[in-house]
Amino acid sequence: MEKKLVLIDGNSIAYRAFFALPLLSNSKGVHTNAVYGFAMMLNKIVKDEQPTHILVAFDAGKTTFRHETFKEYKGTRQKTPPELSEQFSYVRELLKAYGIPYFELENYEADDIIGTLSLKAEQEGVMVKVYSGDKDLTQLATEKTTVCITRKGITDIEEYTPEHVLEKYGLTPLQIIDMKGLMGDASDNIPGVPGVGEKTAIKLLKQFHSVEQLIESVEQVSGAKLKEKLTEHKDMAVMSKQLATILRTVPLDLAIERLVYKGADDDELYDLYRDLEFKTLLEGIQRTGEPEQVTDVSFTIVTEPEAAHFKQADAVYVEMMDVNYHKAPIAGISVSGDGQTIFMPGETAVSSLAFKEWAENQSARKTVFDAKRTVIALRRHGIEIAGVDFDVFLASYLINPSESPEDFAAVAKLHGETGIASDETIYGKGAKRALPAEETYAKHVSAKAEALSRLDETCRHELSENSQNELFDELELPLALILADMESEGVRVDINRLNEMGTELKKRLAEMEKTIHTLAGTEFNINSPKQLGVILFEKLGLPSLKKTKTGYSTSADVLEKLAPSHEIVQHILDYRQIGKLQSTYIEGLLKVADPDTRKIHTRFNQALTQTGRLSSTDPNLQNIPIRLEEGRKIRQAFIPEKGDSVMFAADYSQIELRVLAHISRDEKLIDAFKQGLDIHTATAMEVFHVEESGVTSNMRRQAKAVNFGIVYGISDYGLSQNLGITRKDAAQFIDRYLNTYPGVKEYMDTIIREAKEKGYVTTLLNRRRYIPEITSRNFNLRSFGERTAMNTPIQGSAADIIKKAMIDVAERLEKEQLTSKLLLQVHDELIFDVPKEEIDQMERIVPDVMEHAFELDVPLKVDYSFGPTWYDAK
DNA sequence: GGGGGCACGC
DNA sequence: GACGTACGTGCCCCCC
Repeated sequence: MEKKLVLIDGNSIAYRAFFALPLLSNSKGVHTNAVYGFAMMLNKIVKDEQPTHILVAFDAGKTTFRHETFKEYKGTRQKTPPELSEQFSYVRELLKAYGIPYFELENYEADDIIGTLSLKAEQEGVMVKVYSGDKDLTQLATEKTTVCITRKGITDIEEYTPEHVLEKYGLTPLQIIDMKGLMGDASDNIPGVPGVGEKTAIKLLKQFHSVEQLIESVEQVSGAKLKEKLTEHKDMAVMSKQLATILRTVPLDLAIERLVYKGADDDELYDLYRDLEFKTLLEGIQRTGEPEQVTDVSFTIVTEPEAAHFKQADAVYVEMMDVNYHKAPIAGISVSGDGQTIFMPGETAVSSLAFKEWAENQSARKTVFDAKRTVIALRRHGIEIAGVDFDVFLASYLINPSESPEDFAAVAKLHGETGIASDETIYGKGAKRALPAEETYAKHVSAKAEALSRLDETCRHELSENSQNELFDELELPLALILADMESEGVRVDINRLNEMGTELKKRLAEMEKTIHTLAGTEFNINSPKQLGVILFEKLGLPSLKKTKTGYSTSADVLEKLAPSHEIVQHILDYRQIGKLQSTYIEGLLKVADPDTRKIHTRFNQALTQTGRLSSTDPNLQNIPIRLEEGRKIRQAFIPEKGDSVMFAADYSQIELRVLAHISRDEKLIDAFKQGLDIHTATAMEVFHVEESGVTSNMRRQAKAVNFGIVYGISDYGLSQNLGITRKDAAQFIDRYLNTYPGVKEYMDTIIREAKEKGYVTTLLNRRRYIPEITSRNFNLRSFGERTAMNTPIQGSAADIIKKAMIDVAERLEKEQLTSKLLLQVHDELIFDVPKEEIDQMERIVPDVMEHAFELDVPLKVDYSFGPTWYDAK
C-alpha cells in the first residue's frame, strides 16, 4: 500500500480549537474546549486521510534558534492563557489513546520538525499532508506535499497545493517565504520592510522573484518611496526572510518508519472521553470490552399483583412509548423498594386493585420521575396517585437547569446512576421506535424504578447543598400537581368558530396568492424563502439588505424596509401573517382538539427553561396571537367549558420591573411603583429630564424599549434592532438609563461580580442558573454571560412569584369550595374558567392572592378581565 | 429526519 | 483569532 504521512502542527491546532470553541469545561471544572476541538480534528483527519504514518509536532520551550538571529522574534506574542496551557497534558493523553506519536525538540519549532520530516518523506517517495492553522506552512507545498490550513472553526480546511498557492497569491510556495520577508508578520513579530504589505510584496515578487534578486535590482523598482524603503531596510528583509524560512534540516533521529499509525485504543479513548465528559465523541466509540455496561436488575414480572407486592415499595415508574402522556397507552409500570422490584404490564397494572390501593394511599410515600406525567397517565385510568413526595426529574432540573438530559438514563447518570440503558437502545428512535419483547423492556422499566428509589437520597442531598429543599417541596412539586390538573382539565375550543375562520382565511390566502403571483409575473411558492428571494431580489431587482447563511433574508424587518419600493412586498407581509394564522393556529389547533370533548390538552414543560419559566407544547398555548387584531380573533375560539361560564384572565402588571425595583433597591424605581406611575412614562421623564406633559409618544416608545431590554437582557445590538437606531446610540441609551437609576446600575455590577465569583446566579426563591460563559475571554460569550447574570434573577424571580401565586390560588379555590378552574399560565398571566355565579368571588380573590403571593418592597399589581371568550377577557 | 428561515408569545 | 446577539415552540421548505 502506498504510504501516506500526516504531519500535524500540534500547538497551532490546539490554539485554533481553543479559540474556535466556547470555553467548555466538564463538571469537575477542567477546561476542555481545546482538547475537544483537537479530538474532532483528529477524527476528521483519520477519517479523511486514512494515514499510514502520522506525527504531531509541538513547539518546545520559549526560545529557538531563531532568537539568535532576532531576539525579539515572537516578542509580541501574548502569554498562552492558562485555560489553554492546562489542556496540553490532556492533548498528549488524547494522542496516546489515539495511538499517534508526538514529538518536540528543544530549540526548534513544530514547523521545523514538520519541514524536516516532509522533506525526508518526499525523498523516500511518501505522500505528505500537513495540518496547521498557520499559513506560513504553505511554503512546504509541493507535488508530493499538500498543506491543509484551517479556514474557520476547526474542521473547515483549505488545501494548499502548489497550484492553489499560485492561484491564490500568484506565487510559488517557496516565494511565500520571500513574501513574508518583505511584508513581515505581526503575530510572530517579524519586521519585514515598513510600508510593504501583501499586495506590494506579491507585485514585487512577480517582477523580481526573490528577496535577494529584488535587492540586487532594487534600482528597477518603480516608485521612489518604495525604492527608498527597500534600500534602507534590505537587511531587515533578508533577516525577515530568514526568520520565516522553515528549517528542513533539523537534526532528527526519527525515521519515517517509526511514525506508523497503529490506530486508536478504543478502551483508552473511551476512558479519556468519559473523564472529560465528551458525550458526543463517546457515542462514536465502540468499546471492545463492555459496550454499554448495564447494571443487572433483579425483578419479577407480575401478572396478578397483590398487596404484598407493594408493601416495601417507595418508587414507581410508568413507561409510555409516546411523549404525549395525555394519549399514550401505558406500556408497563415498575414498582420498587427495599431491594424488591416488580414489573406489571400496563393493562395489568391499571386494572389491579392492589396497585390502585397502594398508588392512592397518601401515606405510602413515593418517588417518581416526572410527577405531572405520572399523575396524568394514571388518572386516565381512574387512579389518583397520592403520596408523591419526590420527583427526580424535577429535582434534577432545579439542581442544574442547563443539563437538558434526554431521557431517564441521562438524568440518572447526572446523579451517579450509570447502569441504565438509554431509551433509544431499548426502543429505537424515529420510525423504528417500538416495544421490544416484554422481558427486555420489563427489565428496562424495572431498572428505572430501582434506580429511582436510590436517586431519591442522592438528589435530596444535592438539593440541600443548593439550599433548594424548600423550592422543591413548597414550590415545584406542588406546582407539578396543579399543572397536572390544568392539563387534564384542558381548554374547550369552539371548533365551529375555528372552522369558520379557517374558511375565511383560506379564501383570503387564495386571493392574496393570486395577487402576488400576478405582481411577480410568475407562479412560485411564497412560503419558500428561497423562491421568494429569487423573485424579489433577482426578478424584481429589489436591493438585498441582509443575507442569511443560505441566501437572501426575507424576514419581516427586511420586507418592511422594502415595502415602499414595490407593491408586492406588503402583500407578501400580509400573506405571511395570514398564512401563519392559518397553519399554526387554525389548522394547528383543530389538529389537536379532541373531537369528542372539544378540548385541548397542552403539556407544560416544567423542567426546561433556563430561567424557571414554563413552556408549553402540543400545542403551545403560550403564544396565541394578541398583538394584531386579526390574530387576536383566534382567542374567540377559546371558551369556557359550560355556556354560562366566563373566561377570566388576570395578569401581573410589569412584574419583572417590579422585581428589578425590589432586588436592586433603586429608590427612584421603587418610588415610581409606589406612586402607581405608568412606568414607561416615568422612565421617559427620568431619562429625558422632562415633565410628564413633555413626554412625547416617541420618548415613551424608546423608554419602553429600554425597559423591555432590561427585562429580557437584550444587548445594545438587540435594542438597536428594536428601535431602528445605531448600536452606538442604543448603548448610549442603556448608559443613560443606568445613570438615571443608580441602584439598578449598582445591582447589575454586583450581580455580574457575584456570578463571576460563584459561577451562578439565583432568584428570590433560590432557583439557580450556572453561567460558565461569564469568564470567557470571547467578548460575545462573556457579554452574553453578563446579560444572563443580570436578567435571570429578574425573569426567574418573576417566574417564582407566579408559580407561588398558582399554588396559593389553587389552595384558596379549594378552601372556598369554588368550582372555577385554573386553565392556563402565560408567564405573567393566569386564565380561569369561571361559572357566572363565582365571578364576584373570583374578582375579589384572584387579584388579591396574586398580589400577595410574595411580598416585595414595591406593590405587585394585577389587572383582570373576563368575558364569554378568551378574546373578550381583555 | 433534520436543519434553516420565519413568526408567534412574553 | 473568534462571530453572535432575550427564550421557547411550531410551521414550512428543502436537502440528504
